Amino acid sequence: MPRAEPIKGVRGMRDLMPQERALWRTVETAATRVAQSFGYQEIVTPIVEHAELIERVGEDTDAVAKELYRFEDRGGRHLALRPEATAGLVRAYFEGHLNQGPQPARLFLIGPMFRYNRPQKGRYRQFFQFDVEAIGAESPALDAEVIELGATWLQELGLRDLRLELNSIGDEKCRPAYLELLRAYYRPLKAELHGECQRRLEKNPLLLLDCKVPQCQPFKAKAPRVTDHLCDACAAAWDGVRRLLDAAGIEYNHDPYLVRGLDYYTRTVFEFFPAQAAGSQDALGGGGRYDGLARAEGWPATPGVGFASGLDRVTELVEASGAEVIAAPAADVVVLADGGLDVAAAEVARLCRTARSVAVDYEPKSLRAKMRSANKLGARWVVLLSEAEAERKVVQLKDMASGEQVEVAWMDLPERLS
RNA sequence: GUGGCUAUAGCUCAGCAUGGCAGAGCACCAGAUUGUGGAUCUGGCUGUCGAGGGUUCAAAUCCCUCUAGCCACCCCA
Repeated sequence: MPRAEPIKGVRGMRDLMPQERALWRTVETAATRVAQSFGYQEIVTPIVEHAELIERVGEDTDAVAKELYRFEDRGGRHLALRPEATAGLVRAYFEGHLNQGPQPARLFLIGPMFRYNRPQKGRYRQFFQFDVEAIGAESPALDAEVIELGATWLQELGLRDLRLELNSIGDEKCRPAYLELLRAYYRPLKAELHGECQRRLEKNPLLLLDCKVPQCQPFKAKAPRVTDHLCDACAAAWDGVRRLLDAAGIEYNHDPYLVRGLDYYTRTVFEFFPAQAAGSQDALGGGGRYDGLARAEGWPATPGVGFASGLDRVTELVEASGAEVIAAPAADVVVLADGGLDVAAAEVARLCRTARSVAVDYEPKSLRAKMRSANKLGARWVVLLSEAEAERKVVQLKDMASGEQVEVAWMDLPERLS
């Protein structure tokens, strides 16, 4: 019978191995600490949502059409693996009655998201996001707050050379008129735009500003800017956000070409980049205001603003920045017993465990080999146990750094190790 | 979704052009060291050469298909 192929991991999905987790943990704990310091509370929402929640929200964008993990469950429900956190968070905000508590609800979430992309560097089909949302209030101070929160987190991770790009895309009052201006500007140029942009012109002209194809670039400079055509409320919010960022000492560039392709996004849009990165590919995180999202989901109109960041890229950058993350050894103490002493070894380990992390080497190998693995594990102490010693309820306790070895009674181990 | 490159021992890779015994380093195991780690030395184990098909007396090597990985494009709600 032919040997079966080993079953490999699923394409685009990766394991975060123990040695990587040390780095990830520092990134995640910093996220948690910073979010909590801004008064945000952790929330966990399901990885699976109704496909409709995502689809209605991302209506006929390429992204949803091609990159959503959709499936049917055994009950015939059309479900999807969440591709981002906000839609589910807004849903939870209503279903969990946070809309009846103090506003805004300040929430954060760290967890896996799924997009059916072709995998490549820094892009996985399962990836992780840190997501922060302030739902239920429209003060521009909250826009500045989530920006400051994100910036604080990235800086705490040692990513100091950041560039913050900022823009406003208006709202349902002022944007329609602006889009008409934009169409009017671009219509005579239609033939010179690349194919995708020709289609965008009538359907979603805002995306013309975001196009990176060389042939479309020359026309951007003279295109009308949305920030010159904001209604009074949006203009006031735009001023407010910038005033607050100035006061917080957060530098930003006004990027008039930073836009979003979905209607429910309103006003503030922002993205963080590493300072040296020229491309728009390497955003470390971004976000903005989505006052139309709750409505799109079928809930009462409710404002919200958020920040999201891909941890896969952030950890990569933190690592590249040379930050020393020292992985703790798997165990401080390793118990090495002669063959047949498993029960005694387990009991000794139990005693040591009250003071230190302990692993037992049960392998039927030579003592020399066990010493070597204890050394590789980075153990600080080794506890040696022979049959004669087990009968006397003592062990040899060896300090791996100094090489010193002393006989210790079992009962004294916790004290000796603490 | 499109294109380029790649796949050989547990890991990193050589071998492929021009078909002819399956290799190296690391890791692992053992010994030098009569139960005691790190350094050194000696020895040993490890293979469906990604999968399937084709050409050939003969395929890791040439051809086709598939799968997976990397890189770029695209996308990033």
